[in-house]
Amino acid sequence: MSRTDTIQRQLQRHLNARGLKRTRQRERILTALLELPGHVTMEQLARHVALERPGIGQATVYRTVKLFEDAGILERHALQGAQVHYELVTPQGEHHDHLVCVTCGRIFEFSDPVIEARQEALAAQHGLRILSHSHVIRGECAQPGRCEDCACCHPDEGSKPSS
Amino acid sequence: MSRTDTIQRQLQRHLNARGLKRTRQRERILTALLELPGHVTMEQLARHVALERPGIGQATVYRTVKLFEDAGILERHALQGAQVHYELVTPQGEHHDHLVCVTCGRIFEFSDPVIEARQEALAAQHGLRILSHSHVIRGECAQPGRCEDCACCHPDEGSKPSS
DNA sequence: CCACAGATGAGAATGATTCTCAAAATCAAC
DNA sequence: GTTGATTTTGAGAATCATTCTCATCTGTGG
Repeated sequence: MSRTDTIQRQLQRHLNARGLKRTRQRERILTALLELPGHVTMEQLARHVALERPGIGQATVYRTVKLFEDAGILERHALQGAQVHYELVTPQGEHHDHLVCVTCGRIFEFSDPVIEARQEALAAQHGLRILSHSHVIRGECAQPGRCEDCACCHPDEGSKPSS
Repeated sequence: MSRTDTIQRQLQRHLNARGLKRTRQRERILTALLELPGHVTMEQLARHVALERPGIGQATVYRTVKLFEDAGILERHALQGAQVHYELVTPQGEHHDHLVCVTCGRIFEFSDPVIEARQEALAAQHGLRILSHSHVIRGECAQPGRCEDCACCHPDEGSKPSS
């Protein structure tokens, strides 16, 4: 079963369970999320949505994003200062955290069983059951110039792609 | 040397280094932070500041908080959704992360060398040098009713203190 | 005491998000 | 396919935290 199918099915389950409706706007916003790569901001999402259906209002995008979060198909990450990023969950439901380069904005994902285990232990020590967590590591290139492709190491190559 | 002295000295160093001034407002805001316990929100801080000096404007509190962050004596944490918390750094400069009970709002601090070490390794794998990180674990009481003091386990005790 | 850079307060401006409400769309039942 | 109850939508207003503007005031070094 494809990623799209899995997500569609999970959304439908959520809608059915609450008597909510499957609308053109929600379809379009989900399609936009599937079309866009990994992490998107509200602004990027709204812009992409508008390519096909310019009529969809701001409020609807916000409402729908929240609906998708409730349905468990979208995750919200506070990676940078005020910037909130959204990301469709993987069909397997695996969790991952983020490593962000503050200079060029690249985002890496990581998933570390050692850290996950320590988190569980720490929560248990305080009598809590974990509901969610966010773990963001911010850094900068350790050896500027060494990277193959990032903007902070190669500031001049933006205008002249591989000439 | 006391915590207060250490922080005062570090602030003074920052002010001197940039030709900035030691004003009554800044003194008052620092005092308020020293008087308040661990984690405060902007709102709590502004309210406490106003107890002594009602004339201090909102903008000044924001500007001063930012100044203190620059000076390295105050840390900002995005613990809950939109709520930002501030906390004076410890004189020893040790880092810690947070465990939050989403039901009653209690905040626990933790510091785990195993997690710290894994973070370093992960950043290195991606060619980054860590500048900062935020790690927040959100949970709820695993055994409601067992806690001694928290609001979510003892919802009825708020109005009648130990009668 | 002076002068000048820096700081302040009040309120306006901003930016992201949420709310309001009348009109439109969905969907199950007929 | 029509109906009707219910949910959703779009537009703009409202909200909230934060930042900006600018005239005025203050701290500091001379």
